Amino acid sequence: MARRSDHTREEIKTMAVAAGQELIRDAGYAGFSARKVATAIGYTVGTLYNVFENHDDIVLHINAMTLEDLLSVMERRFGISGDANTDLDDYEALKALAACYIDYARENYNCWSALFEHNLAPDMPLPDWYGEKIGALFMLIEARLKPVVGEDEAELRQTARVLWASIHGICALTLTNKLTLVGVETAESLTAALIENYIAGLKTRGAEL
Amino acid sequence: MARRSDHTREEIKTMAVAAGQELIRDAGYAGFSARKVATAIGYTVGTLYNVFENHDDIVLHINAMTLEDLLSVMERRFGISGDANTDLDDYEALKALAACYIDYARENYNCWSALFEHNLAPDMPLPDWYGEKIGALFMLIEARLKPVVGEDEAELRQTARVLWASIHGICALTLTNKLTLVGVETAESLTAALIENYIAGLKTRGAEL
DNA sequence: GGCATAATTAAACAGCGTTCAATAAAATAA
DNA sequence: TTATTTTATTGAACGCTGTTTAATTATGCC
Repeated sequence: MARRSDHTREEIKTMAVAAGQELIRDAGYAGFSARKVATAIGYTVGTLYNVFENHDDIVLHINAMTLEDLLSVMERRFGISGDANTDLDDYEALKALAACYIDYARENYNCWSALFEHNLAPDMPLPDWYGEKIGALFMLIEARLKPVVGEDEAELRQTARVLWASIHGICALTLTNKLTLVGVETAESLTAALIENYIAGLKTRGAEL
Repeated sequence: MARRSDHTREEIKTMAVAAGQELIRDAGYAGFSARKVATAIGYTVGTLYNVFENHDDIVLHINAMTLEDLLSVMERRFGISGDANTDLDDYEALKALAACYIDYARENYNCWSALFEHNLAPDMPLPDWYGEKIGALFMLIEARLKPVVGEDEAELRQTARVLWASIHGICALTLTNKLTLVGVETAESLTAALIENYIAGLKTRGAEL
C-alpha cells in the first residue's frame, strides 16, 4: 500500500483532481467515479474520503481546475497582454471572445459539460472559492465591454453577465443538440448575431439617453 | 404481483413516466432511479426494462413530458388565443415570455433542471420525437418575433433561436448560482436588459438595410 | 384441456458513494 | 532506544444503482 508519507494531503488532492479531470476528459462525467480516481493515483477510495469531504467536493475541485484552464486559455488571447487587444474593433473582439469559449467547449466537451451536468443540491450554495473562479472570467468580458458601455460599474457588471450567459446558453444548447439547428446555423453564427444586435442596441440606447 | 393484463405496455409507460416525473419533482434528478419508479407503479425493475430501452429512454420520456407541460403553460399565455396577445407591445410581450420561462424553471426547478442535467452520450443524437417537442416551443417565440423581424423564414428561425438560447442561458446560470449576481440583479432583470438591447439592435440594423 | 406466447419476477452481476473498525507507519515521549 | 500516542491507509461492509437472464406465471389460441 501507499506509505503514510508518500504524499501530503495537498499532494494527494492535486493528484486526485488531475486524475479525475483526465477521467472526465476520457470517459465523460458519467464515467467518473471516486474509486477510479483512487486507483489511478495508487490509493484506495477511503483515502480520498479522508482528503475530500464527499463526491461533490471532488467534482467541484475538478470543475474549478477546468475553469482555471478555460480562464488561462482566454487570458492568453484576451488578457491585458493578449494579442487580440490591438487590431480588433468592439464587435470583432467580442465575437472572437465568444468563438474562443465555444472552441474550448467543443475541444474539451466532456470537461466543459461536467461544469453543468454537476449541480449541488438547490439549497447548497456554491462555495466562495468556486464563485471567484467564475468572477475572474467575467473580468475579461468587462474589460472588452468597457469601450462600449462606459465606466459605470453596475451597468458593466450587468452587461457582461447578460452577454456571457447568453453566449453560454447558445453554446450549451447547440452542443447538446437542443436547438434543432438546420443548414448553416452554428454556435458561432448565432453568437455573432447575438453580439451584433445586442451591441448595436447598447449603442443606440446609449446614444438616446 | 401485477397480473399480465392489468395494464397494456402503453399504460405502463404512461404510469412510469408520471411516477418518474413525480420522483424527480420531489427528489431531483439525482434522487431518481428505475427501481423507485417500478416500485411506485407496483411493478419490478425488470418490467420497466421490458417496456423501455434503458435508463436514458426513461429519462428522455420524462423530460419530454416536462417539455410538454412547459409548452402548455406557455401556450396558455402566449398561444394564438392567449391573453397576452392583444395589449402588449413587442418588448413587453417578449419580456413576459422570458419571465414565464424563468417562472416555470423556478417553480419546477427539479424537473426543469433534469432537462439539462441529463445528457446522452455525445455521439447519440436526440431522438426526433424529442426534437419536435423543442421545436414546438420555438414556434411560440417565432410568432412573437414576427412583428419585429418580418416574414423572412431563415431570419425568424435564427433570431428565435438566439433569443431563446440566451434567455435560457441567463435562467440556467442564475438558478444554479453560476452568475455571481449581486444586489438587484435577477434573472428577470437580466433577460429584460437582453431583450431591450437585442430588439433595439434588431430594429436599428433592420432600418439601416 | 393443452400449448405457445409473452409478461413478470427474483436473483444475480459489477459498480457506485459512503462509513468504519482494524492495521500499519510515523511522530512523540520516556 | 523503547514505549506510546497519533494518524494515514486499507479492506470490508452497507445499501444503493443500471442491466441482464432464467424461471415462473398468466394469457390467448387451438
